[in-house]
Amino acid sequence: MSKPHQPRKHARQARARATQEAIVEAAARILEADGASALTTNRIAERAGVSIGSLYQYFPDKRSVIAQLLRRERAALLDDVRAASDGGGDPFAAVGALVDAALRHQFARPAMAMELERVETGLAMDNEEIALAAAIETAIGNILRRLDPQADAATARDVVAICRAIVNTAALAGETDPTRIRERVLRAVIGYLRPPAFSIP
Amino acid sequence: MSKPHQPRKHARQARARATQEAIVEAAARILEADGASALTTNRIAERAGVSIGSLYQYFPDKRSVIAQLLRRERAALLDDVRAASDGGGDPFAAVGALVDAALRHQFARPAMAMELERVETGLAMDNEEIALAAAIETAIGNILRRLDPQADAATARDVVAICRAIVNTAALAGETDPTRIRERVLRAVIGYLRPPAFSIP
DNA sequence: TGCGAATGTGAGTAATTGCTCACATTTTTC
DNA sequence: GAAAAATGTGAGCAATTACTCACATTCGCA
Repeated sequence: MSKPHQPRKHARQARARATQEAIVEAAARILEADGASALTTNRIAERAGVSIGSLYQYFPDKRSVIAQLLRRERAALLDDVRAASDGGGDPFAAVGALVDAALRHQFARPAMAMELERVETGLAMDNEEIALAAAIETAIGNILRRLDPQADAATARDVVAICRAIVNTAALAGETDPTRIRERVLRAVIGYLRPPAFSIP
Repeated sequence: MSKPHQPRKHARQARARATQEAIVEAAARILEADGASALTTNRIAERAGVSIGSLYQYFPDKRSVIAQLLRRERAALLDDVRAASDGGGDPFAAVGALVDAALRHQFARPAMAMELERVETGLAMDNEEIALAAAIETAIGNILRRLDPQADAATARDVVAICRAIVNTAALAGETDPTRIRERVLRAVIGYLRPPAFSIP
């Protein structure tokens, strides 16, 4: 009873790492251009310029390809959010930087971000994904508490949801001006937090 | 060249109408309980207690089943929103009623609403669906303009998006208290609109 | 009661999908 | 440079899917 096919857990050569990344990016591009329903394993391999067999050397199944793409995107967001958190002392500026990070993340490739969200729902989160989500929530919470000391986990979740919702809706409606969207997102978030130091002119 | 199979466009007997409704409700229940990936035509028919052949007598294809469910839900929302619009003269109360309508609509069967949204993205809207969406947008715009005379289509879209986002996020996180969610949604919407008459105590 | 129309049935089909495996090619190692 | 390890290949399989069709059952109505 020999195992004829032991998928590579770790890529040891640079070539293999390039293949792995090409596969993940191919998935991203398919989501972006053709949507979640077009995301088949054979299509991913074709778009990545590799054979279907190669795909299954580095990913045990389809969902792990999506999971890796999700990790890639979330890790980038976490970096961005932490950078915003390290900014100056002004709480309003910090929230502004947070919204900028969210907007960059969601609006850089809006169709991809939206389709990825759609696909994500059907996926159970693995431990790494849970840790990443928790870290993002914590980092955002730290920023929000500068404006509203009572901000909790639900507050952080709501803020993320508001950012996503407005950006996605705008992208769907064909809006292309980030400045205008930024203004609306910021208005919603600040309004939602309703900080004591904030008053209407 | 005879057509061996002419799908019924209109149900002429009550029995047929019941079958049609059972099919749509079966789709709703599958979405609610098992998610979009479980929504197969055979499963819909089974859950509805009819044969797969009967399903295809009243619906030309799978997407039209989903489209009908979508119409059912949207029409109910439109009624609710219009009722909110007909309410008293207080603009704040009107927006509150609007949020209530949205919350009822989204929170009555949260999982179903979410999965239906997921499925919707992959569907092109037909003319009836477009008209329904436009009517909802108009009705919401009418309410919002009482608070903010400059509210336009983008404003209405954003408000709907904010409502959905917060409710969905809350439902995903396992929240069950509508009052608490309502308070947050209202805060976000009012804050987003930032009406002149509104000031922080 | 009987007849045509309306409604209901479900095994079967063609297409698609995730995935495997026996094998070829390239790189590393000695 | 040769063996071994790592990487790459793609035809094809098993499972699933949306959908069809030849036929059975029930209803409306004389």
